[in-house]
Amino acid sequence: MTQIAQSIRVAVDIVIFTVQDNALKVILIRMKKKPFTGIWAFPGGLIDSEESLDAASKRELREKTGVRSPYLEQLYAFSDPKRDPNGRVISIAYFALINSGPISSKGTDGGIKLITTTKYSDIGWFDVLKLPKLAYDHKNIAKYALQRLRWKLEYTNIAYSLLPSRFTLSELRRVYEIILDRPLDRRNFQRKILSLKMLRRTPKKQVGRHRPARLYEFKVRKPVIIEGVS
Amino acid sequence: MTQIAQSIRVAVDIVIFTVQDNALKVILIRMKKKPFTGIWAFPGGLIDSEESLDAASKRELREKTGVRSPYLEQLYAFSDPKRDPNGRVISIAYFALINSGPISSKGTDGGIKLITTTKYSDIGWFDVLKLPKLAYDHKNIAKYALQRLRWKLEYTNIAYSLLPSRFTLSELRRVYEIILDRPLDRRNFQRKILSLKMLRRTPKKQVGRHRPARLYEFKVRKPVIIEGVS
DNA sequence: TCAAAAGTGTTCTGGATACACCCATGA
DNA sequence: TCATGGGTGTATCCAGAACACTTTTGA
Repeated sequence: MTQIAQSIRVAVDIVIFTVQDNALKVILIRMKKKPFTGIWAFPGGLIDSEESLDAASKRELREKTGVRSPYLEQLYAFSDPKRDPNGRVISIAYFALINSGPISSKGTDGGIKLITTTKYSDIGWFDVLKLPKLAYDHKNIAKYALQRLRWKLEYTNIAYSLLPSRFTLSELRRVYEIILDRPLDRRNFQRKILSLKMLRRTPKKQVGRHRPARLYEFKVRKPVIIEGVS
Repeated sequence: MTQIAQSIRVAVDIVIFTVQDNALKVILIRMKKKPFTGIWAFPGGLIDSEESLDAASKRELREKTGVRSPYLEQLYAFSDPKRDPNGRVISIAYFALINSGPISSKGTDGGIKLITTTKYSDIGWFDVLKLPKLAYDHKNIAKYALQRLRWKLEYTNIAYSLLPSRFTLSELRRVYEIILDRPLDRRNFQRKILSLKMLRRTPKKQVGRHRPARLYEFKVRKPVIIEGVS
């Protein structure tokens, strides 16, 4: 291995997903730095010398949202030498899932307060299906992240990280429908999800306008790969 | 983003798979550098300043095997600050698939000549199920690579890169059995693989000791994700 | 003529899909 | 009493798994 120091910097970029106002949303920041002034991008930054990539992305997430224990997963390393006009930067993309409060509440930020820094001129939630023009190769990252999220949803229990501790099956199904962007049959979804044995019925019932729905909770609130998904 | 130069170096490590002598094998090199003198590791090295990770791993593969157009895929970025005792190095793992010649030939290197460099004391093929002690976090890489390969085999056509242009269904099935490490029913495998419509019958037949088998070829010899795999 | 592998079925089962009926609640 | 969503059940279809019989070759 060559001993000459490489002049390569390493960064992480995070696609922070949440389900809010009947849409799948991500956090974008508005850049100040040229040549992307005014353009939106995923939050990110260089990693510290003694920090792993996981730690760096966790830190980045905490700085922007205050959330400390999200679902977090490495996506892909983007490394085109020309991807950053300001020098050689390799970016490792991550995606995170956070629960931003009531699922179909209107016009709420769901308790998550986004934190602006002086490095950016703005920060906000954007519908993944209606993203603005993005800086760098972040359009690729978005595509990749959505693909991975949809894929993971089918064969893991990661949905727990988008929901409060207790929820109805309709709320859970709604999360699936929003992420997969297609309707799911209520009855078939219920049978399928319950057959996976990853939910526990609680004695409680929803309070609401119609017939009260039973509340469920995840047996395990950490990533588990579902067995027996063909 | 901090403008202070990070003292982080970036490397790629490649898990080069082939099917040979009825086993799934990978290339390992024997290290000279302390503290891993004499220990085996996956081939790899620092990337050049103006080189993408894909290009770096392709170069590494070419240097070790002479192979120029393998199947190549990024696996994961390993970034524990303590993973390399000689300094901060982030390694992006790749896996490659190459065809090393006749599938069940005995004691052959299948036409692929492994190239030793002065940086290493030895190079060779190892059965993935019987790996020696590995340097760094390469045991993790091995586990990850095998998992990804098995996964990909089920829902893509990547098997083409392990086979010659024409092959019998038995040879193809053998490749699947070796990689998945379990027997597959001959008749069910045949029906399944033909239903995917990714193979083309050729008029040719195998020469051999028993009833001649029909030879098939892949319609497309580049990565394709198989539709309709549930 | 016989061993070995190739070619071509059939049956069974479980999961996915499509769809129907009745129940509990608030307005 | 009625609109709205909740709870539960049934018929159908298809893919996957288990398994059998016949054919073609070389020795």
